[in-house]
Formats: sequence, structure tokens, C-alpha cells
Amino acid sequence: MSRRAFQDYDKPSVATDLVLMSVRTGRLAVLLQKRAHEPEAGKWALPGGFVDVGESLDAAAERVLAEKARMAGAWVEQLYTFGDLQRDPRGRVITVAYFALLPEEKFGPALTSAPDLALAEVQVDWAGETGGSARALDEEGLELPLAFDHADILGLAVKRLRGKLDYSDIAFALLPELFTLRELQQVHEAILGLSLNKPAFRRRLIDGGRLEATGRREAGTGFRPAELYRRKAP
Amino acid sequence: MSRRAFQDYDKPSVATDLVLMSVRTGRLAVLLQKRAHEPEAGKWALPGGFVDVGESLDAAAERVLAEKARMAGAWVEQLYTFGDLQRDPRGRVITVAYFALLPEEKFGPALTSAPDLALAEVQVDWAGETGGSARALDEEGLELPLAFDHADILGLAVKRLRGKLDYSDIAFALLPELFTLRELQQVHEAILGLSLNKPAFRRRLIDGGRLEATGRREAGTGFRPAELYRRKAP
DNA sequence: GCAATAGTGTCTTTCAGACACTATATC
DNA sequence: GATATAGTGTCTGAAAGACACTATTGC
Repeated sequence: MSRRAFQDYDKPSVATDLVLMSVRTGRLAVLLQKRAHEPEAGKWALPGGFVDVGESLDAAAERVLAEKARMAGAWVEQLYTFGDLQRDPRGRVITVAYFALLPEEKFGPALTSAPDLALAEVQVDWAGETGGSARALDEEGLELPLAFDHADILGLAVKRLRGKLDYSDIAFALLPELFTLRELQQVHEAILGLSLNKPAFRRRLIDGGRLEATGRREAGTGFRPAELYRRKAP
Repeated sequence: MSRRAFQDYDKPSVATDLVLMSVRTGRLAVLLQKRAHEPEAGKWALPGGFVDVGESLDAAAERVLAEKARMAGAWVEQLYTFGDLQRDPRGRVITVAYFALLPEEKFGPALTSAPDLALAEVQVDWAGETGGSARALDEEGLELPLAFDHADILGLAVKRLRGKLDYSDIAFALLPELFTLRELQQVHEAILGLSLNKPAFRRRLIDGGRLEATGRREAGTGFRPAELYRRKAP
């Protein structure tokens, strides 16, 4: 066996896949890309790419965010590394999954400029932090078939989001700089998949000290406008 | 540039490192291996090895547990993937870190048969789930220098342990099949790095419904023996 | 009986859930 | 003034912390 064949055989390929999520009309959503080529042509996949030997994992995830998802400025965090032998029919590909969060307004340019991208609704059939796979739905509620093991990756991203919501600042990454407490509560409810008690939510968040009232109010509501808050600098 | 050189240059190497932890005399401990060769010769490292192209990541971690740590039957869970460019002076090595848990009694054979293995005390200088690196100490309290970025990996393992303690069954993985509530509380205190209120701890754990009283009692205490519990099957 | 820990009773505080109420903007 | 939501006051119940107390074993 030549050294080249040994080397080829010896190392798995390393990729990164990006679970870029948002909240749209009170529901969790994820950016998907329709696959044009085999394998899994026609199915929907998370934006991803191979990790270059000269770039760190975090840099590869940022590159996928910019080049494949066509966006920037997201909260990005490593999720999990998927390394089963059969997860990619092309060969041994280990993927380091990242999740990223952006407010819905930021998706407009990417969606109009790239017709193979879609922001799909995310649904899970488990409660709390049980865990499991997730489904992606289009605007009419029809299920979009997911490529490879991306239903598992998406499900794990939802589980992680739910787990981190209480003690981290991820909810703010899904909102513009100024937001109302109603919008913040809707983000929490979309992530958790349940409805929350309004007074308790307000007490907990305001007492938590991570919010800053601006004195300004939202506009164009048709009813009493709510005060705008911003995230207090950590 | 030949195709071989391109292939060699193109793929990072993939390894796995194992944070095999336990609780000894009320303190967190981790299994370390003294490095015999450069780089980092003489420093202490987590047991690890390269991932074969024909084995899954989980299988590679189990293999390291058996071959390098010389143990079996541990709770094993993926921790995080470290992929900075400079983390290994030999070249581009991505490592998928796992943490594993075993009761202290299980470490005896490995420690006596392999003189390069040591069960070192773990200390962190941060509270709660702040996060940060960790230190390893020998029996006399002297710091053991850690190789590569293993102080960061160890610190992340402690953070993850603290985060999962409340809602998972990891504490039971650090105890024999039968244990007293005092021993269970000592495990919790060792992981969290603080002391807990006894009545509140007992109430919470017993009401939690994951424990089963056996009616049997510990032996050889010299004082009133406590009842032995076991983990209730999930 | 003494020592040492097991195990419990109870008071207080904290906080979430529930519900109803008042306040204030647009129309 | 009608309407819709913002925002608050207050009651209740669950659970943690604190503390003291009783119980039980070996010696």
C-alpha cells in the first residue's frame, strides 16, 4: 500500500454545518438550502462546508455563515460533533455542527438573492428538553425533507436553545437592538414551545438586571404602545 | 502540486481526548497520563488517540477508555470539539473531547498496572457555571503541569458537570450501585464546589423519584449506619 | 452513657402561577 | 368612548435555606 493510499484511507473528512435559526411570527425557523446535486438531491440541508486545514472550526463556521448563508453578525456557538460512519454516503465525513441566531429582519437580502435558500418553520414532537429530531415546514405547513442526519442536528439545536434560554442571553440575539417585553416573551415562548405567564415573565426578566429601559415606545401599533428595552451591556 | 501533497495538506487530523473523572475523598479527580515523548514530554495529558476512519467518534472514545485509561463501563458523553490552529505543535489536530465518569473504586487496577497514570485532584478558581480553565494537583497539593490545551478541556468538563448535575443522572455514575444519601450529597458538593443544606437535599432527591430505598444499611461505620439507596431504573 | 451521624419537624423566605385590576395609547 | 394591549397588585402554593430537634447505632 502506498503512503498516499494510507493517508487517504486514514483521515476522516471534517465539515461544519450551520443551524441558523430565527423566530418568525412567533415560531422557530431555520435557514435551509435545497440540494442541487447528488447525494440527496432535492432535499433540504443545513448550510455547510468542509473545514480547511488552515482555518479553525470557529472560522469555518463563520465562513459558512458568510458564503453559504450570506449573512453576518450572528451569535454563533458550537453545538455538537456528529461522527457516525454512515451519516454521509460519500464517505467518512465528521461534521462539527454550529448553531447561529439572527433576528428575522436580517434574512431578507439572503432569501431574495439566493433562490435555493428558504427560512422554514421548525417543529418538534417532544416537550421540554426531552430531545429528539425536528421537522421543517414550508409556509403552507408541508414538510420539507431533510438531507443526511440534519433532522437530528436540528432537533439537538432546539434542545440546546431550550436549555440555554434561562441562563444565557441567546433570546436577545433573536431580536433587534430595541424590543418590547411582549416581543421578548414571544421569543421565549417560541423557543420553549409553550405559553408563559405575563406578570411572572416581566418580574423575572426585569429583576434579572440584564434589561435596560429606554423610555422610548414602539410606534404604529393601533393600541397602547409598549416601552422599548435594550439588553444591558454585560 | 501533486494530488498526494494536496490530500495531505487538505485534511486536519481528528483525535479524541477523554476527561475521565471521579470523586475521591470529597474532591473531584481526573485521570491523567504522563507524556513520555515530545512534544510536551513530562507534562500530564488527558488519555487520547486518533480517530480511525473506520470507527465512529463514540467508538473512538470507548477505545481510548479501554486501551489508554484501561477501564470499562463508564458513563461516556461528548463534551466539545477543540479546533484551534495552534493547539497541537505537531500540526493541525482537531480533538473531540469526551467526558467519562466512574466511581473511585474502579480506578485501582489501572493505577497499579500503569505507572504513567495518575488520578489527580481537580481545582477551578471560578464559581458556579462561570467557566474557565482548571488545575490538576497531586496528593501533596502540588500542581501538575497540563499538556496542550488540556487545562481548558478539563475546565469545560467541570462546567458541563455542574450544569447537568440537577437534571441528569450523572451523580449516580460516580457512586457504586448502593450508596447512602450522605455519599450522594458529597458527590453533589464535590461537583458544585460548595456545601449543601442536608434537609433540603434529602427532600429534593427523595421527592425527585429517581431514588429507591433498599431497606439495607451501610456497615462498619462506628456510628449510626445510614440506609442504602439505589438509582431507580429509568 | 457517650459519641457521632441519621433522619425529621418546622419556620421563614423566595419566587412562580394565577387572576384581576388599573393605565394609556390609537381610532 | 370603544378597543386593545401595557403594566401592576396581590393572593396562593411550592420549594429551598436555616435551625433545632429526635433517633439509632457502635463502643
